[in-house]
Amino acid sequence: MPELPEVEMVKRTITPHITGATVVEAQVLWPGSLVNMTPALLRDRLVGARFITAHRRGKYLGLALAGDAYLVVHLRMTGRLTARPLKSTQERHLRMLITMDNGIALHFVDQRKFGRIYWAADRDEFLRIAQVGPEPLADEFTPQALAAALGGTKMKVKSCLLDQRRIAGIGNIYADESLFRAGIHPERSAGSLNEGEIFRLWQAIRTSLANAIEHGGTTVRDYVDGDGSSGDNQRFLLVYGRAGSSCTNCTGILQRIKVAGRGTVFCPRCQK
DNA sequence: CGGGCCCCCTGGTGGC
DNA sequence: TGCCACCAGGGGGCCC
Repeated sequence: MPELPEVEMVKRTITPHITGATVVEAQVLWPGSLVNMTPALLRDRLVGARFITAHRRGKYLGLALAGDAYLVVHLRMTGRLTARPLKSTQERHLRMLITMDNGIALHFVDQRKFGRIYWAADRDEFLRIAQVGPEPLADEFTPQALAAALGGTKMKVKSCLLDQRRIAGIGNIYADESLFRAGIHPERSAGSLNEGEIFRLWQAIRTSLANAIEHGGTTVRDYVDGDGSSGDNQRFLLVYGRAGSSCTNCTGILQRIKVAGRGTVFCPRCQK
């Protein structure tokens, strides 16, 4: 599942392939991926347009075009965005194909069709589409900012972490990883966390996300970066996908429960 | 306000 | 071997 680290990796790896390239053709094979336009409209707007760079906001990717427009992509569950030479054989689950004058094509592949593509006329519209809470890896994201995001609510802390309007970019994997690192039970009420716990959670979120980026993202199943390479971070996960295995911190066994409708793995001994 | 559920959707898995 | 219920979950919507 592409979360902040994976989308960041896609951004970084795709940028050198698109920067300065002009679109030659834009085909949409599954119109349901498009939110606010038709395949014909997308083609009209993209053909002849030039990519400048790529931005990330939360789990949203914004491909900036000359003239201030953005092609906005959300990978949701199984989306992949890669920049590779045109393939002769038709890729399975290919939903959109953008060919460029540098001989490279952007391939949007999305098995389960949850991914979404938007058009934003300018930067403000991009930010309106990608309207999410503070970026957890930004300098402005202080322990106080986390306290503000979690304070004054009786929501379970895991639900809070998954709420994109409170904090941007955290999904099921990094919510579980962060709560384990901080030693906080996922069902604790967010508003009940004390200052020390908030600080530990703040550190844990930053560490979990930064480590994941260093390891090229987490590939559980579908995720690959813009070059088509899998990530390595799944080898370093402490709890996600490890239910029934022993805790890395004590002798206990990791347990699996449902929180906010999501599979949740935690250590009953380390996370009170 | 917050929890729970459904929907979108496909492929892998496990039971029978 | 086949069939089928069930599960995975990002995000939005709805109900209670």
